[in-house]
Amino acid sequence: MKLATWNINSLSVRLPQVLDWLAKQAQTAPVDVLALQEIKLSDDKFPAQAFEEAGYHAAWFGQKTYNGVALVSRTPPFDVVRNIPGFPDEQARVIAATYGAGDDAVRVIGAYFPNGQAPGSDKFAYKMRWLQALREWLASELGQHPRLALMGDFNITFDDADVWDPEGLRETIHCTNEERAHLQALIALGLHDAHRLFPHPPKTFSWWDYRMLGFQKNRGMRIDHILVTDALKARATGCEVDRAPRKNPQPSDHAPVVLTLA
DNA sequence: ATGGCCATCGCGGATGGA
Repeated sequence: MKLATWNINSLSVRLPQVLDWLAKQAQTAPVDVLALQEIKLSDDKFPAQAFEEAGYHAAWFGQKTYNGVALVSRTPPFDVVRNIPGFPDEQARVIAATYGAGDDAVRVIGAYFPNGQAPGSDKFAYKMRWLQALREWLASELGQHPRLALMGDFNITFDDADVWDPEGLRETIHCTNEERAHLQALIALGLHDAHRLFPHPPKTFSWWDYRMLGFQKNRGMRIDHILVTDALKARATGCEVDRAPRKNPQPSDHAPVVLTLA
């Protein structure tokens, strides 16, 4: 089984890249659930038919111009939840669904965490409120779903190993202790960073700034994560960032992350 | 040293991203 997450920074621009990537993945093993972020589409513009023709189901939660998330899957989604229950939000950032049934059921939460702009800003305060609400809801989801994966663009680094210039970016957005404490609080609910279950070269990142030849110089951060429960950790066989799509013409600034499970 | 890109809306240039 394969789970993947990719911030594609506009699905209208990069739908062909997503379909190509899914087809390429399928040459080894097909992706079972792909979480997309920043689709930047209203619900009526979602290309459901294109995914259907490629053999995938989809559940989506769109928004015009900004944000927007989707789950693309080989089997149909059940019990779909949009955004965080009990946390009214104008911004479309979360979609959850269950795949399979009974002892095989896997709960997937796809999320586009707020950017936060800068510590001290209104957007940072919103990010903190959002993280608190996510944690409270996640606790109840974990009570119901032993096999659960939370994946998406977290807009938070775990620690300095996830940052190309940890000293220069100390306490800047994505790298503050306050954000990292929230991320650890999610982990403390009983989740594991799938990436860190396996060895990786130093400076393995998932996002690179479009400017300053960021990708070519590997000036990036690891802010796209897949978090799994004990039951899924036990089945995990690999977790990789696929840098290939970042080399496409007109790439997203993020690369997909893929978790493979037995 | 600074900011250097990209998408959106909409048709210039502001806003947001990270």
